[in-house]
Amino acid sequence: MEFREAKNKFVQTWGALGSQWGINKTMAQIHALLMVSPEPLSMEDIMEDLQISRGNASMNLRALMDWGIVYKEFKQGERKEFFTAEKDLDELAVKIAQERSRREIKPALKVLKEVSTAVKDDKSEEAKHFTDQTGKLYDFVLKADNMLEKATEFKDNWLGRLVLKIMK
Amino acid sequence: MEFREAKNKFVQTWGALGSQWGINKTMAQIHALLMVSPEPLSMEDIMEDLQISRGNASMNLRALMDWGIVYKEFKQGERKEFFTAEKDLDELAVKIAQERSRREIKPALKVLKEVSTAVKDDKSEEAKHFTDQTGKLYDFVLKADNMLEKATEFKDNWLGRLVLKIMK
DNA sequence: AATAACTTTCATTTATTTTTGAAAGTTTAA
DNA sequence: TTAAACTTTCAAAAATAAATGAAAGTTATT
Repeated sequence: MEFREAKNKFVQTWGALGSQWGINKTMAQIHALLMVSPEPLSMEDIMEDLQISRGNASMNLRALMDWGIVYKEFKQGERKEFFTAEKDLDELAVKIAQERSRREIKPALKVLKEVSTAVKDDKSEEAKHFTDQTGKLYDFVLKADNMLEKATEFKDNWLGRLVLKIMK
Repeated sequence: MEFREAKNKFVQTWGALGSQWGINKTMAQIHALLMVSPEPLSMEDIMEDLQISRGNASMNLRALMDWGIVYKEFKQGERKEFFTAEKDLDELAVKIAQERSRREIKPALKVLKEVSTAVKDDKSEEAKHFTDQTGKLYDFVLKADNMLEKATEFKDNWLGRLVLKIMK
């Protein structure tokens, strides 16, 4: 396969995967492009490679920087901005986990806690089951969220490395 | 808060969360509704509660059953079908992990393997970096996918329980 | 302080996804 | 076998999300 073709396939696939996970296609594609680019790219470069408008490129680059997985760079003597992706995959995973937790899981937990403790004087079977089930869900999501947090420190400690080795 | 209100808030929140994760809103709402319902619900019940059309209900219930997290039930003497959700949260997590792996991660791995080994005689810096980076990505995703698989067995083995205890 | 080089914003357009509802399909019962 | 009770399908409509591009905004240069 030719390089151009392989790269294109990768970018397309990453974009499609992104949409399945609730990330907009262009955002995922820009990220893919930057991941495999050895040099920082300008907005112009990205627009041309992906055939997208300036506004689209600008907004999605901004979003990627908000996620903390793409950085601005300046080249000396150049006026325009260049962009690079976080290429360390462990670091990338940590950043994504942190952001998803902050943006989505934490707010969900808040609601779960609220609804699981809010229904007080309804003695019906329905209400009892509701309180019970949402309570369990709260505990479960909280535990999962904590594990995610812990997992980000995991690889740095000896026990983690040991477990990974055993599970291999 | 009144039961009706709390339940509604839960269903709405679960639906919104779903869309952020690439799951359609109605599907997530139906699931939420069934999760907190002590009794199986008919399609009619669901349509009425969520104010959705018959077609919509039918298609999303089918999808939920394809994911293996909602089951059909028959009540004796009743002609119509009833539905219940998997209420064991560990079981639910396992099912979701398995399905996402099968539908999304496995195909992505296939492409990653393909593109990371496809570019042969291009000696450019760009091509080298591409092959290197996609190769690393393949390894990383493969490892993550394996860990997900392992995690589903995790709670059943002594080492897993020990680690969870320590990490708590 | 005017101009050039570049980036961001946002109202409008376009594309994608979801929902509807009526027709077709299926199963049970009389 | 016919009809009633129910479910599924799918073309069309509606809702939502994403992309465009030109104007407004910034920052550096002369």
